[in-house]
Amino acid sequence: MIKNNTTKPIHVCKIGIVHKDRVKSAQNAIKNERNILDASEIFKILSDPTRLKIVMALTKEELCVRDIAALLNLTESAISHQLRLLKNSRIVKHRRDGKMAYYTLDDEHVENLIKSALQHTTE
Amino acid sequence: MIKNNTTKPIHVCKIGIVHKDRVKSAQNAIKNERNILDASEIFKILSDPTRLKIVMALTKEELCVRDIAALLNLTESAISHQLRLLKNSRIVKHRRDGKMAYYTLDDEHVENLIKSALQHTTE
DNA sequence: CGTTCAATTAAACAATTGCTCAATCGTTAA
DNA sequence: TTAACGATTGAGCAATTGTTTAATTGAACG
Repeated sequence: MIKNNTTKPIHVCKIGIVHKDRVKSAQNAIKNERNILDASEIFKILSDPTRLKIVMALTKEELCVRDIAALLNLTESAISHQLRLLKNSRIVKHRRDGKMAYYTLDDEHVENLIKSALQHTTE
Repeated sequence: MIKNNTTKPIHVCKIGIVHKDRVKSAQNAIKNERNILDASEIFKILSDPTRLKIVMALTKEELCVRDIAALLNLTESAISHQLRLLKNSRIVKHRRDGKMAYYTLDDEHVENLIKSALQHTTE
């Protein structure tokens, strides 16, 4: 079999496309590489349970590093490292007051994103 | 300063909670450990660009392993590995037809999840 | 049967990740 | 100034991840 524009399998070469038209159509869905990389970056940030807990906690309260450390039973250092990542992704922002740093959410979309994910798990 | 139920800082011990009431309130947001772990698992699956592209491609077309490999310019083996993870997470399902395996989405929620993420990136 | 082809799997590897420990920074109070 | 404290940073590490290569499975067909 050679040359084909339908959904029937074609076999062009040793390692090639089987369904040419389908692949062409699918390419449209992934043509914007930049957006895909950005989206996967957000997913990666929320994929760590510690970070996800931090974000969920901050949906309820403004907290300092020590509070979060106590809440999650981790060292301040560990929390600080994660907060930096969250800050770099603009998911979290902070405010200084004397010696303390108070963290809050910086992105209202994230809450919806988490809600959507929870919906998937409890279907 | 000792003992306090307001939002004023308290300092109980060397490594302890600063804002007792806030932490207590935040605990409510993360009390369901199981759900959080499940949600982070979904995020992790979608956090890899290759997997995310596979999912997005499958929102448009039913594809075989070879098609996806050609689409993403990766080996069939690499794709097969990722498809297994996606299958384990019930994001993707497959149908056998002769020698070929055709993959489609198994979860309608995932599309919304991705849309939400893209929304964050393009704000 | 034996061959071919699509898909899967196993082993191995470099690269990345999340944490701990120790050192340091910046601010407050003595 | 000095000391104390909350927060941040860097180095190092065990564990995990995504890919490749090679071997294997399973179905179709001469």
